Amino acid sequence: MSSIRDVARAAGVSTATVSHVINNTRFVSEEVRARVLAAVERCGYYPNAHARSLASGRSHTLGLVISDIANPFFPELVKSIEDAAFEHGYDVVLSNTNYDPERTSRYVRRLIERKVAGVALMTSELDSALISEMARREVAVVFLDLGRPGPHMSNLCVDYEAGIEEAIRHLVGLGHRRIAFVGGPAHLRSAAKRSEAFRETVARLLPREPPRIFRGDFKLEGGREAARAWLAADERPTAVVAANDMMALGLVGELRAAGLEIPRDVSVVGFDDIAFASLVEPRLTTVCLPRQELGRHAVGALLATIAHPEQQGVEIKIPTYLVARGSTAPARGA
Amino acid sequence: MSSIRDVARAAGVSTATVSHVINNTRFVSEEVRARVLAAVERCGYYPNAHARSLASGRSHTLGLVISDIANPFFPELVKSIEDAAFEHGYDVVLSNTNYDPERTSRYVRRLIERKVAGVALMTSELDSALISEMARREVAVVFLDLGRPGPHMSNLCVDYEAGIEEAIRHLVGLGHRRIAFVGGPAHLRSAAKRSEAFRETVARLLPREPPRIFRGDFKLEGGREAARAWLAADERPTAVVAANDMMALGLVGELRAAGLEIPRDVSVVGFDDIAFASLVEPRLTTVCLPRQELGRHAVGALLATIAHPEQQGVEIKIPTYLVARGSTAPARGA
DNA sequence: GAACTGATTTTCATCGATTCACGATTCACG
DNA sequence: CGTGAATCGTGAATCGATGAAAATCAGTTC
Repeated sequence: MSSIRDVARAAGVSTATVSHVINNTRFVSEEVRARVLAAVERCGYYPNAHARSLASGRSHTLGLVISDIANPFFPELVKSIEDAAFEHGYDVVLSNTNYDPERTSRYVRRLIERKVAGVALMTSELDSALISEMARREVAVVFLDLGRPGPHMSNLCVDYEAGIEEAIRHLVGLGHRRIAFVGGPAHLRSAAKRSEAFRETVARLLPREPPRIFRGDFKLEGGREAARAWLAADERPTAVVAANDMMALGLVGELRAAGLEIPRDVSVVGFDDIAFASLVEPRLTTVCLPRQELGRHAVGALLATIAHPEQQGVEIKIPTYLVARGSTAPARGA
Repeated sequence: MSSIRDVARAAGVSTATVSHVINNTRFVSEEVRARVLAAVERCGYYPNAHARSLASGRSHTLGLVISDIANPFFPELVKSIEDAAFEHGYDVVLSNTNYDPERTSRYVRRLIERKVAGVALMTSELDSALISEMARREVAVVFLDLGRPGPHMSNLCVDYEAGIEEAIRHLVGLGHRRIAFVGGPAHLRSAAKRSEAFRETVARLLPREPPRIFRGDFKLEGGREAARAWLAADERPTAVVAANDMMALGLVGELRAAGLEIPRDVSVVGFDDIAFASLVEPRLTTVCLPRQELGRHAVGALLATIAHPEQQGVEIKIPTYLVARGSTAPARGA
């Protein structure tokens, strides 16, 4: 395949000039520029990205590390990140960790070897050794719900509290008092934050009510289990908030299978607002965690620290808000 | 950051020896090897992937081009490709075309510049110029449902006929005779193939029945529209096969909204078997297009032509099969 | 002790760009 | 018409690895 040298020879100029024409990195006279471009065309020349990155030290690649692309939360996030990256001329290397810390660190290592300009770490399978390794290499990093920002490192901080408070106020407004929560796996930071937000808000808004919490797994089955626990309870809650939509859907399915009607018998609120939340019957009332915004800010933060490495990383608050649909209704007898 | 030269100096050997130790590409005495590894550790050395690819001409990267990661068909495909690639030490650059041919060709160009070892083109926004460009560059390519295999190019050919025939036989077995089809956008190759398979199979199995075909868009709305068309029909079909699950779900939703019961009043069969097909009520009977298999074979074909570029690409048939669930039942009065 | 062997290791050209320091032209202006 | 500055190009070092060919060395053999 033809290299920059071939093009230079064909155009009768030096490789430096060809480089400048291609990258617009210095003024080149109209005449020479035209000759070079013609030669590029004639040779079918494609610059070699590896040679380019090696020489310039820059790579125009971002790493995107997520836990599981098959989890309906992620595709839209990936899409928005990919979109923003494409717009700015960056390619995205996708790393799917399958929730495996070992695999995560192998991936991060590879991304470093690749000299990616930045990494979006949208997962929590991270140990601190890995993080300090990235710090040492001065890779731009953006985390999701993890630690404080630092040099080269920004953090997206989802405002779980706001959405959950909105959800609870919504239910209280509908006359609900006995409100339960289906939490996620304890080792996931985002699950812990959601649970904490629920606990705190109920304590504040309904001080006489005890916290009613079911332990879940962020999957359909966790919701089903919670439904069975609900059915077995002495004093059944009249409303349930699930820490994510998958569990909310599992819950709804199992309750209906038991002959109950949603929202007549129980009101259900989910979290995330995955695509299918609005497609099932009844359409799920849920707290939206805006993925496009997440993605846009993630790329924005990366590009900012790539452009100004000396500046401190930032903390970006991502709002969440309630989307009221058909799975919530006034409490019976209220 | 430390380079191979620093490591060599630290270990008191040449760079070649370091390289050989790291890549296991030639015998190195135990003593020297240990010294090198210690130096690698001490320097915190990470090989530079660009320098490596430039020197060796190999890149250990695959490009994955898909239409829309937010379309529920793709995440599982991406996941299986990513899995297989990871296992073989390859990274995946994700290219989401948003069904835009212009964007597709820019992406493919970038992948070529990156000197990716292979590209999986799981989309149909491709013009022949692009394909011949890839052929000229001798990139390994695997297509989905596109053209014949050739040098460096393999093709995954989904056996739509088998699954659709199975679906129709299933319905006929349940006593259905008036069976309709909701097709996809005419410009998509895979949509055309599904429609053709339906038409052909009905003509063969139910020669007296006219083909009943609704035009759809592969999205929920297309299914809803088909439902309205169904409601308006003189002689309503007793069963509907949709070209994909999204339309099947839209159809079911709209029919139920109109007061009909599925499968009592109409049997519905989808296609693809996306995750939500088995999560909705009634659980959707559908033709499964096995994504894991697709992904595994895609990577397999790429690695094979990377390893043996002189061999002709292959054509791989991907089976499809019916998964009978709750959305189909005996025809009324049958 | 010279010549030969086999086992290891080193030297150095190379991959294909970028970019710096410098050289050649051109131009404005007093 | 000479001069300094601005403009436009070039040559060559450089990035960090790989890998073919040459070099080194210890141990045999004659």
